[in-house]
Amino acid sequence: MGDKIPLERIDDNRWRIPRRYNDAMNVPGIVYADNELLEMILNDNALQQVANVATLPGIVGHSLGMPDIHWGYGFPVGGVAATDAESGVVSPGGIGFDINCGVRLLATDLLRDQIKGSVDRLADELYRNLPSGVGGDGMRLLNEAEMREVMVRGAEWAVDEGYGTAADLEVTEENGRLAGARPEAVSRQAILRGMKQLGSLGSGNHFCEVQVVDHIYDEKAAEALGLAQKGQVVVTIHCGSRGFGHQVAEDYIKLAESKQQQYGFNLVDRQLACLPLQSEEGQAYLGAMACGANFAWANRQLLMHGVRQAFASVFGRKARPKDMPMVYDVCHNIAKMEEYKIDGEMKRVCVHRKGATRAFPAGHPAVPEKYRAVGQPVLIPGDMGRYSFMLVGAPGSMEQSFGSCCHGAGRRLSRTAAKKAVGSKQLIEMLENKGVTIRVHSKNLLAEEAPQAYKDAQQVVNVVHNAGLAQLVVRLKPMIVVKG
DNA sequence: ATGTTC
Repeated sequence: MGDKIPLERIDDNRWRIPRRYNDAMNVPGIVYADNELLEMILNDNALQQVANVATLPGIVGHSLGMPDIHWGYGFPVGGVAATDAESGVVSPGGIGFDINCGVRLLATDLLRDQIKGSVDRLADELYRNLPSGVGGDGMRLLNEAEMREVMVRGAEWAVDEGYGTAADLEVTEENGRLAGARPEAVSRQAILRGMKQLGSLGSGNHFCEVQVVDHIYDEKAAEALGLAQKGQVVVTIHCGSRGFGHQVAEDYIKLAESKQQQYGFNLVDRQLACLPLQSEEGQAYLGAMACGANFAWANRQLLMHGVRQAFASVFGRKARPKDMPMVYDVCHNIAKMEEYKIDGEMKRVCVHRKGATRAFPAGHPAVPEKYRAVGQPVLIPGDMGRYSFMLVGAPGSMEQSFGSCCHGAGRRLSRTAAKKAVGSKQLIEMLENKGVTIRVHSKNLLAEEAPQAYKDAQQVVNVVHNAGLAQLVVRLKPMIVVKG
């Protein structure tokens, strides 16, 4: 610990942490970064966590760090690790506290100029329709039977209840319903928290943004995604499983910690606490995690419904989903059982994506048919002052990164450092000057999410693009930000 | 991220 980590340069976008760094490493580490991003990464010690993850029992391939990597609980945020399905483990900290934190993007048939005169009304209406704030209740209070349905059926339940349409499910990762959910593996406490919070944004870096297509990198892919018009208005929702997923994570992190000795795991960091995939506890975690994932998909489905209603009300028309078609919903905090070729042999593995987005290439059967020729949409939110991106998965992700790429800009300053760097009043002024209208639940927390607190998302996506993990399609600029 | 110190 604390030793200088030896880094070997592979090429302009890749660095290797060799196994010789630490006897306990079962595989080397690989980090994706250009020179400038690497400097920032070295500042917060996240590479130590990449090396730590490489010591997990049954890890295969490489312990991976994406260009938006930063310090997290046990695993770095922006980390990917695959463990052998037979001999490996699942580490709840390797998924993170916000199970199925993810991003959803809706297109609209409106252009920037058509909404210019209605920005304040639209911002107010979105803010009114999307409950937010720490500990905030959601749009829909659930009874226990409904909560069970949400845990098992996710967004599919929401559609049956009238929030959106079946077409939305076709463009949601896992169709908004991850198999293997086990409500009986979820604590009472988690269920009670979840029953109050469905259809809420929460706080932190979660948001709903109205954005404009600002630059098109790939006409053909943009056309396939329905984002081919410069100036087109779109809406991004970034949110997860709220207090429900948080409680599931906390419960299983505690359980895993209590079992480390029994399983003979002597890990370099107790936050890596893990459970054998073939154990009852490991399977219970995956079943509970699926409940968390499904809750998050239902949550984003309700939030999207609120967005469609807000637009309909402001623009005086019916809330027809076909006027605001959903483009895609992708998760960036989850573990998935998938198969990859490792050392020339197909292997079933548990892919931990923590602050990492699935990025399946064209032709992959899990990519919705309408996008199959271009690849799975990859949504990368940036910061609220600059821009966000839409990419599609590229073949390199299957060869290098277990079908994964980055998830966002990545934090550059800690929350406390960010608050020191900028005041919220000053920040709101700065955003308004840039043409970004903001509605925020807690002004106090806003500075933590200031653009200065984040790396430049453009730099981050350039690295995954150049490394062949995903391909740039469009860039989006924020117009309205609604936050917790 | 988070009923932000169960």
